[in-house]
Amino acid sequence: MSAAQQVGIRQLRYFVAVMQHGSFRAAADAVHISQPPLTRQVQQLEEVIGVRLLERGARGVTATPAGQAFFEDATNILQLIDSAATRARRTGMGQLGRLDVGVFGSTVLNTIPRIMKAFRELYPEVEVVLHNMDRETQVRALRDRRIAIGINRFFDDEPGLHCEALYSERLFAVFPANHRLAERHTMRFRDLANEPLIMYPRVSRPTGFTYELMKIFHDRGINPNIVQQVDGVVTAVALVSSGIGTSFAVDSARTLQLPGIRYVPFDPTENVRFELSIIWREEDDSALTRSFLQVARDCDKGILEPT
Amino acid sequence: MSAAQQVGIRQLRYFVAVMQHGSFRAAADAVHISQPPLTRQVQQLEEVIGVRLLERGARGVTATPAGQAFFEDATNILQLIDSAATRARRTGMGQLGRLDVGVFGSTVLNTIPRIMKAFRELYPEVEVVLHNMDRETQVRALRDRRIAIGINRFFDDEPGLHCEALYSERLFAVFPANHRLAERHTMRFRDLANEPLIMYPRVSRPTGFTYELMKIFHDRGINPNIVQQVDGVVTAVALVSSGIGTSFAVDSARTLQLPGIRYVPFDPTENVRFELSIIWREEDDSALTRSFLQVARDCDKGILEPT
DNA sequence: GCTCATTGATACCTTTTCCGTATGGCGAGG
DNA sequence: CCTCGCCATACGGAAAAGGTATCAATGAGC
Repeated sequence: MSAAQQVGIRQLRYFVAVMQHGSFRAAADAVHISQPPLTRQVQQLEEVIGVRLLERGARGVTATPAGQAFFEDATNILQLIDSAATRARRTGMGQLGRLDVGVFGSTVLNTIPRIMKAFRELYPEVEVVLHNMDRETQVRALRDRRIAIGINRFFDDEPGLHCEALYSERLFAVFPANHRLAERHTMRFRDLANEPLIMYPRVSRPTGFTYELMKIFHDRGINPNIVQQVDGVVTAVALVSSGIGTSFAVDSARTLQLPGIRYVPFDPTENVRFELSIIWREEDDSALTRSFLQVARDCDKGILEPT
Repeated sequence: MSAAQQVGIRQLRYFVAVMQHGSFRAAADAVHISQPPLTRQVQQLEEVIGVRLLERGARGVTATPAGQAFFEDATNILQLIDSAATRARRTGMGQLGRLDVGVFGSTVLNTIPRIMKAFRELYPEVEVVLHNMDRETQVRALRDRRIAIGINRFFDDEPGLHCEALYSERLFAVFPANHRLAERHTMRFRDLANEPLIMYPRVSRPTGFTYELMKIFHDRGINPNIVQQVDGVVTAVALVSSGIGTSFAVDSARTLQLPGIRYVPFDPTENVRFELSIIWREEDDSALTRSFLQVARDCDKGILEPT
């Protein structure tokens, strides 16, 4: 039978009071009870622990070595209980804790840093952990509760999960600086019919950035000339920079500035926009998740068409 | 009115039991009471703290984020109460105390035994318990009061903790006996530019022995040829002994004598020294801790440059 | 050295808290 | 739709904690 099963917090508080005031009587006043019950509680504490903690004298009490040792621990424990309660309270209010967020691709270049910055200012004591994972992994991780938030493009409707578009972005063509189209002000897809194209990410399932782009070309009766597939926007832009071909990027990816790179927007009449969405569990009513969603919404409220 | 005045230990124990068993019913059996009182105790706990800790479902309970946070603290507190009682008991008996010390790596080879010996002569009745733990674990354990003293290299400034350098040591290169440099009297880092090197401990964070050594090489424009990373000085020296390559050791690690091992000091003009530091809680006014610190200081006072 | 004031311990009763049995409500699974 | 399992509520009894009165012990002051 461990001692924790019999030691009570009142006993700890009373003992600490006696130590701090040097006498039972003064301690009794301090904790607002009369002196006899206080005496009994300390006696019981000593009995449970099995060692004498105080030496009683006519002019007050003095601590035994055991009492001194126990006093240090007891004050510490009382403090810990207090701070544990505070921590739990603050965690419940979403001011404290840890939030796991799944991110992917070009979102880490611009959107995520902006949201992170805004969130940290409001909730500096919340640890936000970013996990790079693709869309399917994000959905699975949400279901498994390994993450609370996912940020990506093109979420299908998923049962049990709630999805919301944060904002939509224009599409840009990415050219090497010496390309004949690099100085154009707007692009049309037709212009790229015979250009060597670099696509990403590697197509696996019929979803994603590559798939959406392919559909756009096919809708317009164009058979795109794909010369290279890479795994992400960074690699793609790097290849463009070395002159291998042309690629695509959304607005927020333009943060990426490599030498000899030109971003040319598509003509608005082409009517292609890519939405960035945020996804979370419907039944997740954690204050942290809600706060993060709100910050993400507010953060991108004004961001519509940066040039 | 602080929470510690209303939270009871029974409530903590009951809550922990519910968390561990995943349901009120199972927990009620575990703590040998019936289910209704257990329900009420947890309700009262939630009321006092002011935050919902558990989500009740038809198939058991799940923790809210606040509940998860509080669970960690609660288990810790219960353990502390237990160990506080034990400590007081043992302090009351002849063992006038117990001192937990966190140590790491090569300190156990020479420094620690020397301090232990000196301390035991002065305080034979004190039980000194050594815990092998790395630097971050030491800092956490100090905060949690699971240890009172930490001994390690390269402590950063930590709030609430006080750190003091015990002494600094020279660095040695460790060669197999048949190595062409093994009979040199002093080394320079340049001499090791192309040697196969064995480093330790495995680099995880940008601190520690490996990191410091790498910095020294890079400062001198040398790209070290690391052929192997191991977890400690003992393994490293063992590998040197088997002829795989060259490694490093501080002065006190030379206690380690394996067959076919040569220690060659670095030239003083290289100006590399490694400090061994001792760390403790600032507000720790326990006589035991103070005594140990004093012994550690005195013990290494004369030890400056053993050859 | 005696008295007296002060402190902690004991006895006894009251109040509060806590536990147990019985029962109700609610959601999951057949 | 019904049953089963789980949690919540209600109420009576047991146990623990607190209050008042009083005693024993010890040191201060005369």
